[in-house]
Amino acid sequence: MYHSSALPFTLLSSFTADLANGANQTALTELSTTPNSWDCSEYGLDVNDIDLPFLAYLTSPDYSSSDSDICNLTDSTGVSETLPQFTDLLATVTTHRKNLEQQVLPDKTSPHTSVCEETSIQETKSSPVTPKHHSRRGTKGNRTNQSVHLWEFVRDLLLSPHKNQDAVRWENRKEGTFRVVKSDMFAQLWGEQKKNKCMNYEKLSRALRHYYKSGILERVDGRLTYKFGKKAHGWREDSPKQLT
DNA sequence: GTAGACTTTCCTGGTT
DNA sequence: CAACCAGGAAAGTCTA
Repeated sequence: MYHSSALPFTLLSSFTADLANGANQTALTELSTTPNSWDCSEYGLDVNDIDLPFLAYLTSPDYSSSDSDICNLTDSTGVSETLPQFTDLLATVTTHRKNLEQQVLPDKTSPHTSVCEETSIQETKSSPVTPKHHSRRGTKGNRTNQSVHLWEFVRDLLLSPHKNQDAVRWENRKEGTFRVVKSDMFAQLWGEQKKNKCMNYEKLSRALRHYYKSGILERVDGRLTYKFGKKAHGWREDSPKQLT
């Protein structure tokens, strides 16, 4: 019922801490039997809190751990500009869930096969009509698990050490500089996020470099070192919701 | 249907 | 020599 990877970071950090201390466990258990009826103030959350629908959903019988993609909605940039009402967001979640069922369920019925796996590679190699790069492109699949942007993924890794596995760490938190400590691990974590077994640091770093142009990241001296740019948000210590 | 954003993948050349 | 950096190019998916 309580699937840690499905939770938005802001809730994840606070609730996992509480759960680790044994706090709120009873309350969460009770919540699971009375979906969406709990008192948000008990957790210090506002009724318009962006995370509420997700927690309500996650604590409802409708939720299954395989729906972890649902958390991606909270990671969209600019989502906090105007917070919709709880019911509206809940409707959004419901709609998103239906979309997930339509888009993801077919994949659930058959084993996941990566285009990087040998069989696919061999097939594409042997096919004369295969378009250029077909064997290595088009791996994004459905977007349900893609809504998390790379920079947001990196940010959340930095902000949640328990998921980090020491792959990246802050170099200077105030300046927003961070360093990739274990490039292989870093790429592996991103690959797991994207369900892409072919991810490596070369590709990951290329994706990061794309952010220079958009201002999400800034160039800094030093190998394996990056810096959040003006367009990146939610990484500062003084951003209470990790969103601005 | 289309454009733009985002990401992946490959490549070449340079640097550490 | 390996690992990393920089950036062009192309292509796929998703969203508006």
